Amino acid sequence: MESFLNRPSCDNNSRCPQKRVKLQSDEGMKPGEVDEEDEFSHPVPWQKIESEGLDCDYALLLCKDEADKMFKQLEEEVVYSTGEDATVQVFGKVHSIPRKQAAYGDAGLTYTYSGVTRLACTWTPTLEYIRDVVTNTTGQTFNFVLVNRYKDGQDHMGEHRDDEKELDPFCPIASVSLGAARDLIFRHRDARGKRAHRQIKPVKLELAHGSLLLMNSPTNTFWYHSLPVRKKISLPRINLTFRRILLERKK
DNA sequence: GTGAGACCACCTCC
DNA sequence: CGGAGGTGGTCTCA
Repeated sequence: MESFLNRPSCDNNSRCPQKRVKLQSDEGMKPGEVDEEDEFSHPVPWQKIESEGLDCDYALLLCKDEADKMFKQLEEEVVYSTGEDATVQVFGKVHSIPRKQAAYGDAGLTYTYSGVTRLACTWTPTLEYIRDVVTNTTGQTFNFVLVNRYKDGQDHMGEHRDDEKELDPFCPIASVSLGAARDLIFRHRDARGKRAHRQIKPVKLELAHGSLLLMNSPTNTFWYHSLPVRKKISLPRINLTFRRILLERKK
């Protein structure tokens, strides 16, 4: 198991809020330049996570104080799907999804989850704010965010790829984590199950409060990821996955 | 039209 | 407790 465990929260936290300085992937800023509008973000080094066909970047995007604030605001703003919208059909059986889920994005956007297409709600102020921080940090724009709330370690997400056709294949998916730290497991498609014809180590990553994980192309072509049950965890986690959805659907 | 393979879930077993 | 394997209906795509 290839493991990329977080260091404890950065020791800059006591100085928060502070100015953010240029990061490698920033556009429109010169090295060392301070972004006056993002006074809560702080400069942390990107951690490159690579394997065969896997390409991710990980960083702490928000200091603890701001991550706490974002978590609290999202708890007040986000309205999660209920009833039939909160079920999924797998192997012919209907289940409630083992977490809460909501979709926000530009007007009229739809997304498809396990065969069901739904309309995105319009952005909330906090989701817009975080979206803009991610854009300022990565140079990528997003028109959609999927919100997943895991109430405790019992809530989880099974192994899957984010390979829907409506996603812009070259735009990374930006995953922001708030609340309880949880493990994310990547597994190569050719190394899964009993008939695995290749032996490729899974990649394990702990997603910290306030962190940002960028999943770059072609990660989602070759690697599945899951958020497994962790019975010792009793606190909630909110995950935001920002995406770019193509306006014209392919046929 | 049509067959293979995938499957964001659960359970049981070790 | 955690990870692997089986599931057996429906959909998608070649």
